[in-house]
Amino acid sequence: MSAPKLIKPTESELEILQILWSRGLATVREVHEELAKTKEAGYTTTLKLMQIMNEKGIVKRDDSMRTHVYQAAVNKEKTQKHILGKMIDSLFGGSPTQLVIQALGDDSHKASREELEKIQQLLDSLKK
Amino acid sequence: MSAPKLIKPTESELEILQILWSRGLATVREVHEELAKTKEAGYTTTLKLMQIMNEKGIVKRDDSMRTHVYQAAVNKEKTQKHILGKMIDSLFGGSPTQLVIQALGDDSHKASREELEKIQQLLDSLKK
DNA sequence: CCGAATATACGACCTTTTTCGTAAGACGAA
DNA sequence: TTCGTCTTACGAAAAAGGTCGTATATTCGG
Repeated sequence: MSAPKLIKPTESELEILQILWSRGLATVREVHEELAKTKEAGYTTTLKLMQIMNEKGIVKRDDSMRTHVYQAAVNKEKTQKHILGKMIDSLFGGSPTQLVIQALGDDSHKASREELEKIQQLLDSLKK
Repeated sequence: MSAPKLIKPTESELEILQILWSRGLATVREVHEELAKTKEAGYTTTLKLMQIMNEKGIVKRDDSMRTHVYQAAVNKEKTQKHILGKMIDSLFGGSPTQLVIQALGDDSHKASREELEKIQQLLDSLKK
């Protein structure tokens, strides 16, 4: 129960995980406030979601105090890679290049010049 | 009903779409056989799925004959981009760069030198 | 001590997705 | 023609995800 071997967070769970990954520790209230910036949802909805994630082992919580404190229980990079790997296989015929090309060509998520530079550096190091 | 501007195929629908994208035209039976190689599902399940996809406008079908012939009604690249966009938002905090870095760094899906060149070219054109 | 604010627990419900049983029509071989 | 097979249509229900109302407990200011 504590070591989720194969985890597949849902969309909503992913949103919460992102917040936990960036904050480290957070209460339901904090997560909910953050969530509320871009989404419309009731407090108990967020609470319920996080309770379920706790049962699934996706997050851990310290409930020694009245206000429970949560943190992610799954590794960010691992989770990203896992989901990405599935997508590469299922949507891009196993070719990460195709995925990268589509991602960079996405007009609604334009990469900044600095980001392009970062990718360039990674590319350079891969070329060697 | 006929022009799906923004559609988000479900997991199952994606599996079917991939088959249709690679075959061009296919009957329910053909799709189902292909599906059965990796998945366990009844024939009518596949049928129903494809009927629903037809209603949604995700696929088109020629029902002038007893055995209907289906084909994808959504563009492959557009669909890939759309799903990727969602993923960038939900998993990479809106940064395609992070996604690209994870994708390129995936050891189980190594990019060839040739592919790296292709990415380099795209990168060059984006830099201008 | 009292009441407002805030926390968790829990169950109900709604929607979407997925699955399948069954019916009815068409086809083809014997 | 008659029977088994294949096809689509349809409806129902299971499964999954997300939403929220409400009950109950705790905390804290006054």
